[in-house]
Parts: sequence; C-alpha cells; structure tokens
Amino acid sequence: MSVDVDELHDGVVRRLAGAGRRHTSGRRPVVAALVSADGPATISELVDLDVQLAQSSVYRNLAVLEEVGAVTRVVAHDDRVRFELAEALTHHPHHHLICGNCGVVGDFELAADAESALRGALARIGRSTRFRMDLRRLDLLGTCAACP
Amino acid sequence: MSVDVDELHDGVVRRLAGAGRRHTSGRRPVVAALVSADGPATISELVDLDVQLAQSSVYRNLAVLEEVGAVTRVVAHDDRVRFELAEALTHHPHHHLICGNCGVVGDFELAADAESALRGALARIGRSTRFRMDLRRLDLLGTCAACP
DNA sequence: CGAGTATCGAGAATCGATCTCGATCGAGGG
DNA sequence: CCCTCGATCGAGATCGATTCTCGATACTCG
Repeated sequence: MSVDVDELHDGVVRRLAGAGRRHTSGRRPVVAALVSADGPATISELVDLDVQLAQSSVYRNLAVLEEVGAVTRVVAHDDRVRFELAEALTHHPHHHLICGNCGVVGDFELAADAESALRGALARIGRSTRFRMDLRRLDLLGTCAACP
Repeated sequence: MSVDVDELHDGVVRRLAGAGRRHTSGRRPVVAALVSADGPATISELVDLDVQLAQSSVYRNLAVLEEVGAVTRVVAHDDRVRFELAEALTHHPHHHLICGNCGVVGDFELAADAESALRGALARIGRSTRFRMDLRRLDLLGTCAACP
C-alpha cells in the first residue's frame, strides 16, 4: 500500500466532517490497521493487528466509515465480512479475486482495454436486466495458491 | 427453469451414488425446492417453499449435495448463503448480478464474444497473480430495480 | 430376517455481527 | 477555565444464521 497516509486521513476527516462526525482516537487506529492490512481484512484480523481495539468499537466505526464512504465492505466466500479503504481514498482502482476454497481475497487490476471491453459488455447487460450495473466492483472466484 | 426434472434427478442420483450416497426422501424435496426457486435461494426460502422440510436436514443435505457437485453455494451481500443447482445439471451457464443493497441475486448470461474476451483477460490475470482463475463464476455488484 | 451404515429431525451449541447502556470525550459558549 | 450536550467509547448482552449432537429410522446387502 503506497498511499500518503496523512493525505488519506485528511480524506477520512473530510468525509466524516461532511456528515457531522469526528475522526476520533477510536477511528484512527482502525484506518491505520486497514492501511497496514494487505488487502481486504476481517474484523478479527484488524483486532489482531491492533490489540488495543475493542471489537464492538471496530464494528461500529467500520459501519460509520462505510456510511461516509471511507471504507468498503467486501463479501467473500468464508462467512466473514471484510473491509478495505475506499478507492476514492487510496486512488488504487482494483477488483477482487476470491478463493472459493479458503475465502482469501486478493486484489487485481484489469488492463485498460479489457476493462473498457468489460464495461461495454456489462452496460449492455444492465440494460437487458433489471439491474443497474455500476461496475464498482468485480468479484471473481478462483483458487488461491495456498489451496489445493 | 426449463430443465427436464427427471433427467436432473438422474444426474443427482449419479453424483450421489458416485460418492456412496443415496438420493433419499430427504434430498429429493430439497432439489425440487431448488428447481422451483427462481435463482439462488437461501435455506429459509427453501424451507418456506416446502414446509415439510426440517431446517437442520436442509443444511445437511445441501452440504452433501454441494460435496458431490450437484449444487453450488452462492455468497451474496446479505449475510445469508444461497444455493443453486450446479450448471452441470441444469445445462444453463450463467453468472450472477448481486444487489449490493438488499442482497438479491439475479442470473445473467454474457454474449459469447464478451464471454471469450473476458476469459482471455482473466487467464492473463491468473498468470500474473497467485490465483488460478477458473471463471467458474463471475459475481457482479449492481443495484437491483427494487432498490433506490 | 439381521447387521451395518447412511439419514433423519429436533434441539443444543457456535460464533460472527449487532445492540444496549452507562461512562467519556471534545467543541463551543459563557 | 468551567459547563453543556451530543458524539463516542467499551464491555457485555443479545440476535440469528449455521453447525453439531444424538437417539431413532430407513436402506442395502448378505
């Protein structure tokens, strides 16, 4: 993760302020843990990364941060929810590779041409179905290197 | 769902037999409920569809059916797991559109050209990451017609 | 028919996620 | 600097989906 951490916190502060919320001593460590985590992290992973964190507060703060658009919720295939910093803050557009076996989630980027081709195809699909496609995210299932 | 139900049960029987399991009076209704469900269904939806079903048995049987490859587990964005009949049985290849808001899951198919283009792109990605991409499934996030 | 194994169903046990509630913290006003 | 009031905090209770336990049944095969 090669993002200017101060700039990132600034972004978080702005979003929170815009909703009348504060960037508190309870939320900063959560954001910090998300930065240090390599990719989408579960609550328990975050608590492990920073033992000071109270589980209930992490849940609450992640909910708030998600509400103001600072973090994004990622659902994988093990029944735990994962969170990651929003692309708007990290400036790092990406999609997810989910291991259908163990649930690990990895990030990847599509080449520009593949990305635009995909967007075109999906826009067509969105029109033919009752869904509005935003292509905010593309979750792909595969098998990670650690699984058989 | 326009599949020959008898042929479908035959497929289920074959898969179960191949693993030394039986297609019992407890599993048939589950498969039947999956057929009548329109798309991936949650356990409670299945139980609602057939009040005779015992919840614990549905869980167990779906696990068995998944084990032998007769059904597939689908993870959406509401915290419930959904199940659907495996493509190998329905002969109906498709991907999923997941409403990021309410969690509803819909099916869709990609046009052949888009599908192959996508496969190519993903194969490349699989090589550059530590994931083995199988493109068994493509889950897309969008917003369904019923959500704001 | 009898043995041995796969299943069944109801209820208990798990465990991640959410909610409750009294104690704190922080920005502004006085 | 003190006070007020809403935003937050943290620990523990609660919720709800999923899984496990276990005695009772249903089949298959000899």
